[in-house]
Amino acid sequence: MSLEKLGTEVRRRQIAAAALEALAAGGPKALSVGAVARRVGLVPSAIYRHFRGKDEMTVAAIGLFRERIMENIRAVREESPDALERLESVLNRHVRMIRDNIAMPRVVFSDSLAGGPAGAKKLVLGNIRLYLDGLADIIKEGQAAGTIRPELAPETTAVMFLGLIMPAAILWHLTEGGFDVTRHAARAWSTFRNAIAVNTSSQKRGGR
Amino acid sequence: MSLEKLGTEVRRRQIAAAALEALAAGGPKALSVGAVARRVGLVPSAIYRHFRGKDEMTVAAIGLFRERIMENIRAVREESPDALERLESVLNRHVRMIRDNIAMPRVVFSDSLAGGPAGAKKLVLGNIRLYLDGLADIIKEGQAAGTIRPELAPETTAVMFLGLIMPAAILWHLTEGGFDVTRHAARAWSTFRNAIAVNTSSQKRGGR
DNA sequence: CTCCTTTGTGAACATGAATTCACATGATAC
DNA sequence: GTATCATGTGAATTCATGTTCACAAAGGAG
Repeated sequence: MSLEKLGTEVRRRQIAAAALEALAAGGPKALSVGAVARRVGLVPSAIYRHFRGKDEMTVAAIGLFRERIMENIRAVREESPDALERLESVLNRHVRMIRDNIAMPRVVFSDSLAGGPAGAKKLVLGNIRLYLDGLADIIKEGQAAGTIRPELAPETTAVMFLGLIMPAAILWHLTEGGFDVTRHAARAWSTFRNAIAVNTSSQKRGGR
Repeated sequence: MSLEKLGTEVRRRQIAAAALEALAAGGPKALSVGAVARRVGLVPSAIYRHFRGKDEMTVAAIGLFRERIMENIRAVREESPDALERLESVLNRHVRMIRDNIAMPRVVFSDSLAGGPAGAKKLVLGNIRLYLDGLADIIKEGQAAGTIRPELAPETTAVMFLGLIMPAAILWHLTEGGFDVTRHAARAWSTFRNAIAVNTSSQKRGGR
């Protein structure tokens, strides 16, 4: 097959990436040692040169995923100083990720890994927590800057933000692309923005 | 084991229920013929007296789930004529379902079934569609009655409503009950309600 | 060039889960 | 009460997948 031999560091990355793709494309069932190996152009047993077993491979895939998603959030921080614009940008990036990868919904939103390795569940949870923290930070800064309503709980708002995308992502891949994620995101954002932004006109109604 | 023999109709229901529970408790991995059989107090091969195979069993479980969830929505319609109150009630029922079953997130929100039988994916999609339609109907009625903002797209709003619960459900079972779903639902609802309710005070700002 | 380590290969092995089948046993009609 | 059919059982079969192992080949060090 592939005549070349590569260093184990390179291979580990390749394999982790392939595993993530496999997971994205076919769900947990497609995350088999054989399938991943074939993606990289290797034979199943070769995987064991670079990983202790399937579990370690899965963990590596989740780790790679975290890198990508956090990079996503980090980049947004540099785009704009305004919290609302940042959130909108995150949302748009999500939409793009959904249309490219489909990995996001499968990894973060799904329970795919729950039945997998013991640590996977905690890792996924860790990813989500990190991500939510990132969102919550943006929100807090927005509140400090006076653009986001101060009476909102940042954590709750972050989870709600996640809720703007999650169902859309599920629908997208359940309909195999038939659901218009972009349109949904645009409309939902419009409503959500109104809900969390400080009113520009001269009003100050209470939260409830 | 179980000395009694039951009619196949009764058994089918029992098995479907057990399958749903198994799915709820342990995810797709736990949805094995053997595990389900054990739950009912049968031996694996006995399942084949009532179902053609695992796929048909899975489909039955999804069907049973649809019954339950739609019953949930139907009941709310009788509780109150007001759209907002109905939505709040649906939300509360969801919270309760999450804490009892955990079946909901696993079935509706997850891709668990994607790798399963060919038809399962479409069935799950059908369930979600039905559910969203039910929500959208409530929203439309609210708009007609003048309690929900008319400029909102009912479908988008229904999906957003789903987004109030979905991430919370995932977090709930990822943290094994550590995430406070009730509190999140209460807070998120407060914000969401403000976003979709017609302002009672004398204002009429545009949607965007 | 030669040696030695690392990486890749194919076959073999283990395991778990779905499915089938011959047989047993409960329920039911006559 | 007996015959019959539906339901339940346990063993056997098949299949997919994770994993191990002995061997081959690439690539660098000397």
